[in-house]
Amino acid sequence: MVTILDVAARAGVGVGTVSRAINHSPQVTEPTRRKVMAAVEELNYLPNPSARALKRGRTSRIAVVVPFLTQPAAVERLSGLASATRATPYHLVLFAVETPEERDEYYRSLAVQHQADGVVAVSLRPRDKEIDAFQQAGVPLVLLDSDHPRVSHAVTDDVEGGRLATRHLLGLGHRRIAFVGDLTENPFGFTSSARRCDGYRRALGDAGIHPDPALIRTGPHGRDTASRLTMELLDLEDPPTAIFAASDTQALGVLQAARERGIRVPQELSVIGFDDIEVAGYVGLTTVNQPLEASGVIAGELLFDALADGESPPAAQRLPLEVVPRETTGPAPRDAR
Amino acid sequence: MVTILDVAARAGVGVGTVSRAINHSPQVTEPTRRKVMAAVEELNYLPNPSARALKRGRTSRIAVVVPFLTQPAAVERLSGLASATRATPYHLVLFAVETPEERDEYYRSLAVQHQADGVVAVSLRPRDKEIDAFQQAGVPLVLLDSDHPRVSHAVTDDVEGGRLATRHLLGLGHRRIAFVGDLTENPFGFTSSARRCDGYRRALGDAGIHPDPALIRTGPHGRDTASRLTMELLDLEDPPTAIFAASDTQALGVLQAARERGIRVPQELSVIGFDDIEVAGYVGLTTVNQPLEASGVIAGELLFDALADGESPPAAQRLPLEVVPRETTGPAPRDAR
DNA sequence: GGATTCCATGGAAAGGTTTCCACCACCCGA
DNA sequence: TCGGGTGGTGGAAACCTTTCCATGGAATCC
Repeated sequence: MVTILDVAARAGVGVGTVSRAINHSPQVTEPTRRKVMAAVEELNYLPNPSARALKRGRTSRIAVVVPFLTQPAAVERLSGLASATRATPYHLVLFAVETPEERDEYYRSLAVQHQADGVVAVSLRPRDKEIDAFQQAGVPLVLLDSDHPRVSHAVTDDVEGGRLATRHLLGLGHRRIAFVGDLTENPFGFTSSARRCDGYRRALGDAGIHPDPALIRTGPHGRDTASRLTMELLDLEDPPTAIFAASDTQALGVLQAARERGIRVPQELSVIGFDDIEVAGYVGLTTVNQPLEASGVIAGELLFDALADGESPPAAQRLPLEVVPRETTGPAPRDAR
Repeated sequence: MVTILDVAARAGVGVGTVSRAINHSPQVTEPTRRKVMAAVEELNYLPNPSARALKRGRTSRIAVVVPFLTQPAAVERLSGLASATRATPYHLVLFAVETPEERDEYYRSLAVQHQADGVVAVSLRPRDKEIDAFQQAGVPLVLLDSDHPRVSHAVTDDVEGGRLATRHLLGLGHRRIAFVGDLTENPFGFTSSARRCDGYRRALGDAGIHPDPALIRTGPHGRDTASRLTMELLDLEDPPTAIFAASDTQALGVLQAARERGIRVPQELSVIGFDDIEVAGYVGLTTVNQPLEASGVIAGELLFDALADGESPPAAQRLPLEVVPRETTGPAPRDAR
């Protein structure tokens, strides 16, 4: 391994000068810089990142804590983060969480160890104690798809999104509208589904409809669960004419259940999702669009701001939402009006 | 920041003993270990990864070089890698490449700097010189979705896959079968499309059909390009009755073009893709399945083997392929037989 | 019981970089 | 011509850990 000492010897200068030269310090004369750079080229020298990080106290790494990497929404956000990071000296380190234990462990170790200069947590709301730890350690934290008053975050207004989706269905004449979403109490502390449900309730309330508890079904996230919950809804004595799913993945489960039951969409059942993942376009799913990739970019920028400014107040970025009408929603069936 | 010295002071032992205790060295007595661990708990100590990496000469990091993170296939492979990495001390560092320059830079810096203990390169075939650099640096390299005799790799037999896809179409009675794929010469050195085309030619040859150059269209990867190429094919005087697309993404472009032209699939045009990404199932795309996520796991395991063994000969893992018939392929139109 | 061996432990050195401080040479002004 | 200042450069210290070596005490053996 070639070190800075080798370069110094080769260039006939001291190690300090080499360090200053490669770090673009202004107090190196041009001829000296050229000598150093020549030696760097000849020896194919690159500084050792661990030594650098140790001495500087900065790692040039950003940790991304992301649950369920397989989920399309997670991927699109990650991809946005990646493009925000390119052309910066930062690298992205992936912390894929699949169990609540991993979530806790990562939150702990990332604050205490100086493992990364900053952290972006996707969909995982931190506890107050965890935020304390990050602030004490001076490690900036940015939330993507979850929020907290004390931490910078980029989120959609899920309540508003739930309202938009529900209004879309109401506008089509639907009155028996069901909701399929995640469990309110879940081990990871995801909250978006619950908030979307909130918007759904409010929109119904505004329309003078009392939300029917039997039409609100929740279960662990996933297509299959959503499919099962839909079956339950369709088996009701007075089944819904429309279903609002808290995510596109779940909406796909709803569609699957309808297909299996031979129920025509949208003639007999309207379905609206949330997220507008890539698949939604292909299958013609009506959904609420949120700019997933852009939100990754924004989260990255929030983090860079925090890394630059040091102690700045938390910033909140609200992402725009909009209903994208496609082929899975239509007018309520005649007899149901 | 709490260091090993603080722990040593608190526990009333030397730093060496603390280091041995937290690293599970057998030569620490049980009472001493307990004292140390108590101090570790009380101070909430975690060792500094940079210092550790510097001293040990190992970073506990694995670099993943992956082009076009947005592509579904890349994501599924990455996700497989992530699950192979969990329950190991390794973290995944993402190197997203979007330009040929980035590819070159990453290949260079990862070999020279001790940035990661090992590297998994997705879809990017290294040059001989680059392999030399890795071997000289003692950094194991594993290829995923590309191959090289001197490097461990996990690949599908693309030639065979191309053959399978083409045979499927031949078996349905098609004779004028087109190919839509990537440019053979591309700045990243992707080769899978070209190999799949090879299989296509051979299958046609085996069936006594001379491949018509007009039916082979290539362009930069992407849905839109594929769509455009398909338009060209459909505009031919004697258009194909079936199209084999080198990837599902491209197959979606083919389907899009057919839809825009009002051509019924599969009655008037059969379409088969390659990869079997998640979307394929939703849209009913017939395709060649390759175990994407599993291939990520395998690549991870190959790398772990190399990290453990040191100097072991390169291993090659061939992944199984199989045609998944769905709704976009059907018998050739009568008049075309 | 004394000598020897063994083993747990303490502490210094080393790993490669950055940064601070000291030094030297040069320049400018008097 | 000399002194003071300036600015570029060299090199030591420090960042935090692991590991090696030396030490001392206990245990073992004759």
